[in-house]
Parts: sequence; structure tokens; C-alpha cells
Amino acid sequence: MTAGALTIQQAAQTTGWSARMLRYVEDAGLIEPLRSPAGYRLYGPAELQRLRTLRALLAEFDIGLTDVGFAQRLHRDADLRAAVDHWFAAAPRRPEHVPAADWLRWEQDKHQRLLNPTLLDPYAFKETA
Amino acid sequence: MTAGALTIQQAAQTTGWSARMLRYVEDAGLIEPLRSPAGYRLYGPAELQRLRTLRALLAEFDIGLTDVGFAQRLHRDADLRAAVDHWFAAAPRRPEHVPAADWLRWEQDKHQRLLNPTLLDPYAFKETA
DNA sequence: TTAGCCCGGACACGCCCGTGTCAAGTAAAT
DNA sequence: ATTTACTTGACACGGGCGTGTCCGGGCTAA
Repeated sequence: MTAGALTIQQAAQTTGWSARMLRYVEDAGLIEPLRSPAGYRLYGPAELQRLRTLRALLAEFDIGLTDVGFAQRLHRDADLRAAVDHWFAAAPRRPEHVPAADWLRWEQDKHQRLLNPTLLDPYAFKETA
Repeated sequence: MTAGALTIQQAAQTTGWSARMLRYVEDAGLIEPLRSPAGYRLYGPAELQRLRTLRALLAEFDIGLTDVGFAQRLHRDADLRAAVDHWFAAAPRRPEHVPAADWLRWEQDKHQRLLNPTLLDPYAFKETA
């Protein structure tokens, strides 16, 4: 069995994680090793490489496992990705060279323009209970 | 002043957030309203709309503000985005129709193939202290 | 001027994240 | 057969997230 895949302890020492964390990473859905018939986790070279790069990723950008988990969700759930992208697309990216006061006036003007009786009042709030 | 932009309390009631949360959302870097000369937050229609869609986003997908914050980081930091994408690209997306045992053998074979003396041993771990 | 908003800062509190450790049961190695 | 390693499950605990609340001080409108 020492042939092709490493056991969790060996994988831990070879990647710098702890065995506990390897299970935790698996719970997070990030790296799910194969199992032996008896249920032992078997880490192949691909998993080991991914574990190392994951470590580097977390360290280099100071992010958490949950962040990568969310990125994975973003990566897989097209609806979520679309919704988030759409939200960012609505960002009021005011140009830096416009003084805040002027931009406020422009915002106010836009508000007036938006007060079209055929549209809902943008100030209204309906509780989505 | 009741003309074009709403004060924090009004914005809160009109969007369903609390004033406290509006400040928190601002701290998270997600929605940063303009300020009056005296420092009062001024929420325009764009901010209000974004606040509402943000609420819907969090509720619909059961995600947190930090998740959206991370998505924003992903959205802005090209290096981070590239690193994360690269990590996902290395995912061992084994096809579902291949039995685990066979796939393990394939992995082992790949491991053997990778044991090229010109490459680093994929099992090696160097502490990046 | 006085009542009512706003500001930043802080304390509090419950819940989740990351991590170690321990326990009871099963598999592997010697 | 015994020791070692793996499994799941749990308790613990420091830190951050999400949120309310209260404070002391500045702004604003009646």
C-alpha cells in the first residue's frame, strides 16, 4: 500500500498540513481523496500537489479556506456567479476626477430623472417576509 | 437636504437594513455612500438599489457579507483571480463513470510517469519558512 | 435653544472558522 | 497477537463575523 498513494499521516507530513486539517479541507469540499476499501483516505500526487498549492494560495493572499470554498461555489454555480457579477456591475464607479459635490449633484439629477410615474419609487422598500 | 439623498436612518428603513449594518457594509468596502460636508452619509438611489439587491443576494444564496467582500477582491485583484482559477484548473475532475479503483490505478500510473528524474519528487515537501 | 438626528468608538453576545486533542472502534503491519 | 495507524465523533478554545446597544460629542431643523 506504500506503493501509489499516501495515507493521511504521510500526506500531512509531505504537504505541511496536519491530518486534522486534511480532514477539514475535505469537509470543506476542497480536496476529497479516494478511499481504500476499508475507508482509508488515499492521497495521490495530484492531491498532494493541490494541497501544497492550496497552502501557498492561502498564505500568499492571506485568505481562508472558506474563501476558497466560496470561490469554488462561484466557480460551479452559474446562477450565483451571474448574480454576484450583476451586483458588481451596478457599482457606482464614479470617476476619481469628479469632485464629490459635483457627482452628488449628478446623482441627484439622476434621481429626478428617475422619478418617472411609470416606475416604482426607488426609495420604496417592501419587506420580503 | 431631504431633497436628493437619504440619511442613514432613512436609507435603513427604506432598504430593510439597520443603520448599524449600513455602517458595517461600508466598513466591508461594499457600499460607500457620499458624505455631506459635515460628514453625514448620503445614500442616493443607486446606493439604495444596491443595498436592496445585496440583501436579496445574501438571502437567496445564503452567503455572508465576507463572501461578497471576497468576491469583490476576486473581481478587482487580477493576481488573486488568476491564482484561484489556476488552483481550480488543477482539480482532479475524475469522470463519474470510471470506478474509483480504476481511477486510482490511473493515478498511480500517472505518478509513475511523473517520476521523471528531471522533475522534483511530487511527494517531497519543503517547508517554506 | 432644544429636540432629534448623525458620527466614531466601544462593549457584548452568539455563532462559525481553524485547530488541537482525546476516545472508542476497526484495519494494517510486524 | 500486539502495536501502530486510520476512522468518525466530540469537546475546547481563541478569533472573527453579524448585530444590537450605549456613550460622548457634533450637526440641524423646528
